[in-house]
Amino acid sequence: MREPTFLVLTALAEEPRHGYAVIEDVATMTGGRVRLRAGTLYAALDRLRAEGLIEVEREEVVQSRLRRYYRLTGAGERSLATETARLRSQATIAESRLRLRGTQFGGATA
Amino acid sequence: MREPTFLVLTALAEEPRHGYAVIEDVATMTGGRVRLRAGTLYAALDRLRAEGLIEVEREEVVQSRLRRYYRLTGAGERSLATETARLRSQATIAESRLRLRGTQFGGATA
DNA sequence: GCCGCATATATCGCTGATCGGTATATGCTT
DNA sequence: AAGCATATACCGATCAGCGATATATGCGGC
Repeated sequence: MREPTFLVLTALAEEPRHGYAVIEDVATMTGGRVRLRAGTLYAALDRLRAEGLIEVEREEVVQSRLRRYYRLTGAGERSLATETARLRSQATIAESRLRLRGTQFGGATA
Repeated sequence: MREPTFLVLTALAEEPRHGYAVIEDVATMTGGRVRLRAGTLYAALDRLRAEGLIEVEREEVVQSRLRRYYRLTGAGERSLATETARLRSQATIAESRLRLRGTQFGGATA
C-alpha cells in the first residue's frame, strides 16, 4: 500500500468523510506536506471501495453539491491496522540502525 | 519514497552491502514478506546512486563473481532519518484513531 | 455584473517505481 | 546433469499517483 492510500484510510478511520474532506484532513495530518490531487483521491476511493476496505455511508446534497460520505469497513480497519504495524516495525528498525551509526565511533566527543 | 526503496536504504544503514546481500537483509527484516526482485533492486540502486543517497564503497571478486558494495552517504542518512520520522508520525496518528474506534462505544466490556 | 476562489466530484493521459521474467555466469550439491 | 544459491543486468508490463482539465455552485470583492 502506497502512502496516499494509507492516508485516505487513516482519514476515514476517524469518522466518515466525503472526498474533499479527506483531502483536507490528509493535508492537516501531514502538516501540509501531502496535498492529494483529485485524480489520486477519487481513483483511490474507487479502488478501495472495489476492494471492500471502504463503503459509501450516505450521500448528501449541500448547496446543490453532492457529498458522498465514505466509511471504513471492518476489512478496511484490519487492513489499516496491519499496515500501521508494518510502518511502525520498519520505523523502529531504521531508527535503531541510524542510532548505531551515530554512536559507532565511540561517541567520544567528551 | 516507496517501500522497497526505503528498505534498501535501511539495509545499507547497518553496514555496506552488495546487491544480493541487500535482498537477503530486506527479506529478513520484513520476516520474509518483502522479496525484492532483481529488477527492483538494481534499478533502485542506480537511482539512489544518481540521487547521491548511496555510493559504491568497493568492488570485490569472490569466486569469479563480482560483488559491488554500496554504502549510505550523509545525504542518504539524512533522507532515511526524515523518511523514518514520517513513517513513525503516520503510524502514531493511525494507531490513535484505530484505538478510538475500539473504545467509542464506551469500552464497557467490564 | 463579473472575476476569482473555495467547494465537490469526475475523467484523461503521462510518468515512473515496481514486478515478473529472462539472461549470463559460476560453483556446490544431489 | 539437473537443480539451487550466488550475483549482476535488462526488458516489457502493470498500476498507483500526478497534473491538468471539466463541470457546477455559492460567496466575497470590486
